[in-house]
Amino acid sequence: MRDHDEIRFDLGTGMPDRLRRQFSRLLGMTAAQTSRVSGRALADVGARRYHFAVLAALAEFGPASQAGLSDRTGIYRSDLVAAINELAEAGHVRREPDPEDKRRNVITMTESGAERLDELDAVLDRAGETILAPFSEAERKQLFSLLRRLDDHLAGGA
Amino acid sequence: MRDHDEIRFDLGTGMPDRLRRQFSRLLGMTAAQTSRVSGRALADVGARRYHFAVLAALAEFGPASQAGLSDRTGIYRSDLVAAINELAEAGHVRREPDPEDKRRNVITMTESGAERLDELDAVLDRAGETILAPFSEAERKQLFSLLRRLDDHLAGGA
DNA sequence: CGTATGTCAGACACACTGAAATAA
DNA sequence: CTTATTTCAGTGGGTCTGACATAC
Repeated sequence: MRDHDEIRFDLGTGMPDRLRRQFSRLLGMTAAQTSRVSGRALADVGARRYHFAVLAALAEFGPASQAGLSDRTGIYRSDLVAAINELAEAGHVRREPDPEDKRRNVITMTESGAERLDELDAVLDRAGETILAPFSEAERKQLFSLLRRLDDHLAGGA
Repeated sequence: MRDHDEIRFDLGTGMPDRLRRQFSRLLGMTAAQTSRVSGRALADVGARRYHFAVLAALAEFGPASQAGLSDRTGIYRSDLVAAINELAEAGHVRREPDPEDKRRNVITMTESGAERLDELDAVLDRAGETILAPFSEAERKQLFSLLRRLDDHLAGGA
């Protein structure tokens, strides 16, 4: 087997039992692989996850401060700075000082940003289909529901 | 809300729909939180995931080369170097040149390493119980089974 | 005054790549 | 000559912390 082989993820039967039983490891590995698939799909069009999250929030809730975007996307305020820099440089959002509160910026999505969001949405949908290919509708719902519950449990301060 | 609040993960009702529907995001967030819980539990005893994986592989399969450990744990060979450095410095493993193949090192778990593995196993079990607290046995099995299938699907080169 | 905002400048674990030296 | 092993030196996105100036 070559180094950096395509199928290096298939540990197959050689994986230690203690590792196979570890829930956090299983979840972590599937998440890493899932994130690799969708992350590369985004990278192929020059985007990152943060871009999609910010654009989605702006599309749904309209212009917002960076703190507001942080609350809605879960992205740290410090990390939003770079994400918005990138989106603004590409013309997908505008960053303007808020006249009503001079600490704030108002972030507004542009036409180009709306188109970009549609593009990224399509890219992620296609990636999601690839990822979930082996599952039926019922199974997808089940998986979603279980993960959502887990997420709520942990987000609620577990 | 203070900066770096404890419950900053609870986006609640303010999260954009497009984000909530994204499977890879849901999986990514739950994995991040799960990994945070178990990662901090490990950090509290001065360990990392890689340590546990290496020790588990050594316990189950006996002494091995670093390449062998890489195959069994999925850890890159380049990353194993540091992990084994750390384990060796703590006395949990020994790294010795293989007399039969002078390219290789033979990594052997020590007594202290076996104890360390038990410790980390207990730590991770406790963390796992916290994480999966809201789920019944049947639900845990279901979640495991779905994730395992997803993992197999993606590991198989999706 | 204390608190909120945006920004910078890092840290961290983990995943990943490329190349070198050595030995098979 | 080609392949395998170890190691080093990086990159990368994502998560996270701390501090700062500014403004409320």
